[in-house]
Amino acid sequence: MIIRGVKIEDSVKKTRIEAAWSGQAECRGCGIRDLALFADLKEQDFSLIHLPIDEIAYEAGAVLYNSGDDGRAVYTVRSGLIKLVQYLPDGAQRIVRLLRPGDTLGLEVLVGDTYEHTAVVLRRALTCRIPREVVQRLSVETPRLHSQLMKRWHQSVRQADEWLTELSTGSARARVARLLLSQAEGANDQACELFSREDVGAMLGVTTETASRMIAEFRRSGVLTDLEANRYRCNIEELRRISGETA
Amino acid sequence: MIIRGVKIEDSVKKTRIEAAWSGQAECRGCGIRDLALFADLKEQDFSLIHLPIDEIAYEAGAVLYNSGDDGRAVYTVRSGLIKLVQYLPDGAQRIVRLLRPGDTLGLEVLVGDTYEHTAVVLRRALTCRIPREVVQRLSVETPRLHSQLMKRWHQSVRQADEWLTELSTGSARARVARLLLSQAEGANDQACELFSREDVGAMLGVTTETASRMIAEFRRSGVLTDLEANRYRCNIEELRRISGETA
DNA sequence: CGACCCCTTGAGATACCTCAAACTAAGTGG
DNA sequence: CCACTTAGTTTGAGGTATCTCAAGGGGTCG
Repeated sequence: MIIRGVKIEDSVKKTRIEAAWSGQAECRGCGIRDLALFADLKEQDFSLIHLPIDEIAYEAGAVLYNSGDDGRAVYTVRSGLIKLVQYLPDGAQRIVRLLRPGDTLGLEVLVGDTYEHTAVVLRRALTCRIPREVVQRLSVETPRLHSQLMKRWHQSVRQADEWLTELSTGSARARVARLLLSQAEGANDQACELFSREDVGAMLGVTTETASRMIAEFRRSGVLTDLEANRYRCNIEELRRISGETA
Repeated sequence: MIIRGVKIEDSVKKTRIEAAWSGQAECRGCGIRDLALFADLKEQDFSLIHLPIDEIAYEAGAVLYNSGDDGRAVYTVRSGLIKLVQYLPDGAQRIVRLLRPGDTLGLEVLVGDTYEHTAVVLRRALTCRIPREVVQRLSVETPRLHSQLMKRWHQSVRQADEWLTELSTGSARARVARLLLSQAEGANDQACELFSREDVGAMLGVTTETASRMIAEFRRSGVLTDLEANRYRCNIEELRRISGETA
């Protein structure tokens, strides 16, 4: 909506600028608006946006926010891929959700004051940072946002439940297969981009080595065929079969 | 609000009447209203309730609704304990959440048309069945319900995430310990009521036998002391230690 | 080129699963 | 009232999937 200053944040890694103000967040003409939080807004509603909405680009590895941080904004994903991480008491990490274009993250700040996960960019992403006051104001003024909000919450719950039943249940083989399937179904062809083995492990609740072994095994058996680094063409049929294997 | 006809539903088991209309759902004077969905409603809001709200009592084992059922109502739990079950493609079941007094279930029907879980009563429960039209109407008319709804959604997401990180991560020992802790913290003393071993297994993503073994082991080692059938006094200190054990 | 990071692979340990049997508690019916 | 069922829990023994620890290989970047 309104242009705003540059945002720089650095991640754990060395690389310096991983997040930067990117372009004008012009919600009305947004290319993915039908996907996004403001999908149903009408012309008149936009006048209620009284605070700037920043459009921010992040490089892989960048951190949008940390668990426990004071939360002042929700984010809409325009492009790229973001992981939500939760840290266990013993320091291990578990990835609880992935966010794709159209998804919203940080909704918890509409109810509480802090973020409840750490949000890390997996693949270079473009996001819109919406001050929570904007959402709060809109959501009381117009039932249209209201209903979108409910859909977002619902979506989060559904994804969380699926994550548990599909990616955290059954053998490691089956879990990896299901992860691949869930990745593949987004893509047009059977191409499927994967993540670091460590991330795969953290998503499935298995060790890095096990994740690596399963993927290596799939490649050897021809279920996966290399395309580029970490991109494979997958035999959907076979993956379906494997994902249904007992235990 | 308004008294309504008797409701009878039977479960898989033999017992006949497991659910029955129970009493007058008089929301204004509800004993647990400060906990419930209508917590923030003001006097004027109640006039917007145009459909009857039934108060229904269920015996253990009763089913509130099945996954895929047409959904026309959300439920508030007044007392007792309810599990949300999701069935896996291979027929196995996984328990994804537990609902206690004050919790709301079936929120998904405010967004979609069907229930997404099977809701089964674990301990005899009293619920209020609120037609979704009532919630939908109130939620556009008053920001007070609106905000409660958001809290409910948020609560569901948080519980789902905790379920994943605490009850589906780490060794079976640690998982059982965490389950016991989560049960104990509700109780005043260190008493803690457990579930069938099968349910414990379905909550933690382990087999019935493993669940049984862990609990039996805790009893032998004195971490748990028998009180009555399936009720134990637990050594919180020890459980904390075990729940943090690596691997 | 060397340093570093990540992926892969190996070998041994072990936690968990599977199958099966014994045990318990609570009905059910003679 | 006592045998007899029935359902759930416990326990055992053996197999196996996954973890752990450790080393080797292939990129990338300075």
